[in-house]
Formats: sequence, structure tokens, C-alpha cells
Amino acid sequence: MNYSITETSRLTGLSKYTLRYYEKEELIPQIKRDSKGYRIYTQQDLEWLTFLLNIRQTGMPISKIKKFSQMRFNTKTILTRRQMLVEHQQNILEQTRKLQKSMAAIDAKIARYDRYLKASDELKE
Amino acid sequence: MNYSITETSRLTGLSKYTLRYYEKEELIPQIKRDSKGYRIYTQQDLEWLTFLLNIRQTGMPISKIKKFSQMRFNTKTILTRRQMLVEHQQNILEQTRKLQKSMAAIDAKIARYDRYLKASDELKE
DNA sequence: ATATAGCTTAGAGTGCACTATAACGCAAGG
DNA sequence: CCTTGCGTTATAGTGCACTCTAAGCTATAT
Repeated sequence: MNYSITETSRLTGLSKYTLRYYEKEELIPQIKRDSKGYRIYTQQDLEWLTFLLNIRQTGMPISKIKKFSQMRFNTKTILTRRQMLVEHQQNILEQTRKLQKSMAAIDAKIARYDRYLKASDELKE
Repeated sequence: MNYSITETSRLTGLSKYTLRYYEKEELIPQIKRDSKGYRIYTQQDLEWLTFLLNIRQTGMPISKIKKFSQMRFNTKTILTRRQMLVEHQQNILEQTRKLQKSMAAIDAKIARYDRYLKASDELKE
């Protein structure tokens, strides 16, 4: 139920450096400490990190994630947070369109290569 | 049929700085010059830039685009180029999966918000 | 003729997101 | 008792992809 920074790093794929950096940058709350002052990540912290990772990996900048995270424990901010997420969904859709367009362009180029390869192959028969 | 750097910038959305940078970095060939030494982009240059933009915007690093571009006029490299593009398609598929996963996670969070908003709204009736 | 607006170059600066270093502390195992 | 192996902090460095500056050169418009 509780995890050290090493375990959390392994579970999330984020380096220890990054975990400390995210905490300093207020992307995650101040993590609880044990008697030695070591960080103890809870299940809730892990879930939060997992969500952050999703939005981070799809391009939400640190600065926005920071704003979003700072509103986390204030229910008055729910509409604002909702709006931020809706905007990020628009962003994701835009990225998806770019990926599709790029995929199609590459398909076309590969098809051209294959026609060339087939044609030069036939010369050898 | 031919374009100045300003027109090319407008047509591609790349800044003039970036166009010169791409040329210096060999992502595009040495562009033809007019009597004044100004760059003249041909239709073919534009098409190449459009393709580069597609793969760049989907995350292919400059270093790889450079390798790819340098092979462009050598038909012996077609299989290598083909392989690079296939690998980039794998990359695009992976990105697509991440976008979908993130989209689903955001959907779920928005649904949570909406349940909260609905519940607190009902208290006011 | 001179201001404006375009172009050139080499090289410096920026912003982002990490990533690493230095210098240190503690506590359990051989 | 001291090495290993965690942890801490503040701060510096890295890599990428631009982005801009400085200094200068034309050609056309007023």
C-alpha cells in the first residue's frame, strides 16, 4: 500500500530524479515522510502519478499540470479543472489527426518505393 | 512554381529561421539561389518539406530526418529508407495508443467531476 | 539620396524537461 | 567499525529544436 521512491520509480517508469522534480514543481503534493525523512508514496499518490503520466505523455506542459494539480483539493475549482481537461482532449484529437495524416503520407511513400523495387526487380528476370 | 523563403515560410508554417536551419542541418538539399543569392524553393522542395513536416510533427528527431534526407537521391538506399519509415509507423502506432489511453483516462475523470457537480447541484433543489 | 524591406551569414541565446553532481546523513550487515 | 546502499538537498549541466541577434548587402519606392 505504501511505496519507497525506488518502488514508485519502477512502478511509474519515472526516474527518481523526476519524481523529486515533480514534487518540487508541485505536480504532486508534498509526499509523506517516514522517521528517516524518506518519501512514502501512498496508493493515492500512485494513482495521481498515473493520471499525470497520461496527460504528460500526451503533451500537457509541466506548467499546466502544475496549475491543475494545485487545484486538486479544492472542490470549487472543479469546473476550471474540467475545462482544462476538455481543452486537452481537443489537443489530443488534433494530435491524432496529425498522426493519421503522417501515417497516410508514409504509406504513400512506401507504396512508391515498392513500385520502384518491383520495377527494378522485373528488369532482372 | 518557385517560391521565396518568405512564401515558403507562409506555405509550410515553418519560420524563415527554421527553413535556413533545416538547410544547414541537411534536412533539405542546398536550395537553388537567384542572381542576388536569395533562395528559390521549387515545387519539389515544397513537397519534400511537406513530407518532412509530417514526420517531424509526429516526432521523428532531426538527426533521423537528416539521415533519411541524405539518402534521398541514391536509389541504392531505398530499402534502408523504407525500413526507417516502417519503424516510424510503429512509433506512430505507439503514440496513437498513448493518446487513446489518455483520452479514456480524461473521459473517466470528467465523468467523475460531472457526477460530483450533479450531486452538489441536487442539494440546492 | 535615403529610407524601407527584403535578403545573407555565423554564432549566441532560449525554453523545456529532465538528468546528473556534489556533499552529505543514517542504519543495517559482515 | 566501516562499507554498502539507500536516502537527502541545492544547484549545475544536458539535449533538443528552434529562435534570435549582429553586422552587413542589395533593389525598389519616395
